[in-house]
Amino acid sequence: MAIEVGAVLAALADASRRRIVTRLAQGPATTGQLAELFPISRPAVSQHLKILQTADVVRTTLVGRHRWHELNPDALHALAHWAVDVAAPHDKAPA
Amino acid sequence: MAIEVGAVLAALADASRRRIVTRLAQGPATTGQLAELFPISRPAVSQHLKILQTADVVRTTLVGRHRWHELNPDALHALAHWAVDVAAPHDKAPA
DNA sequence: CTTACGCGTAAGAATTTACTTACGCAATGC
DNA sequence: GCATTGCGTAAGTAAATTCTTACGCGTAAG
Repeated sequence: MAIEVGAVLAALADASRRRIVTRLAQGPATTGQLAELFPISRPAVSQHLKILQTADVVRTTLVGRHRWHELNPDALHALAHWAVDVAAPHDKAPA
Repeated sequence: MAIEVGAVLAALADASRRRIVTRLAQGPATTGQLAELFPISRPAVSQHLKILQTADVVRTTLVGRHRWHELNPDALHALAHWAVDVAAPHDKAPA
């Protein structure tokens, strides 16, 4: 399944999700670890992670009763590529 | 004033605004011209343009009673740069 | 087996968003 | 001058977003 740039943009439009993403850029973390870092509840983090997963920005693996979340750099590269394409008049790149 | 990546992301998170931006990637247009292209009213386009202007994604110049809108590629480059920075663990780039 | 932990989901409230129609104002044209 | 064009703003609304607390389920530990 190709990455949907629209979904990636929507996922990253929220400041809380951006904080999660920038944290995950430094390495995987569990839901609880993320929740401790920010001033929002754990369910809120869980809901944000669902959106990030749907956009394929974050990927999650279950290990025992923990869920390890890690960044998918491809989503960010796809976003960067899209932005560069739109900025240049080399006509390609729809949304 | 530096470009706020958060504002750029929020501006581009909406599909209608992305259509406006991709249209402007091919050259300037007036508010009315944009409104004719999409299935939304002219005031809606005007409101979207205001958000794009605030994010510095679009710049507008008044010529007589027309307003010519044009893309600011710097905003898209800033977005691309941010995305690449987050994707890579070269630790920099907050949001 | 029973308790504690980690986490997602459900339900609901408070905002925010993306539209609409109605209106008003400045620039052009006659 | 007066009418028309191009456009922004105001006000209202329906739907989506972002939280919260309460709850339930599976895993691990005692």
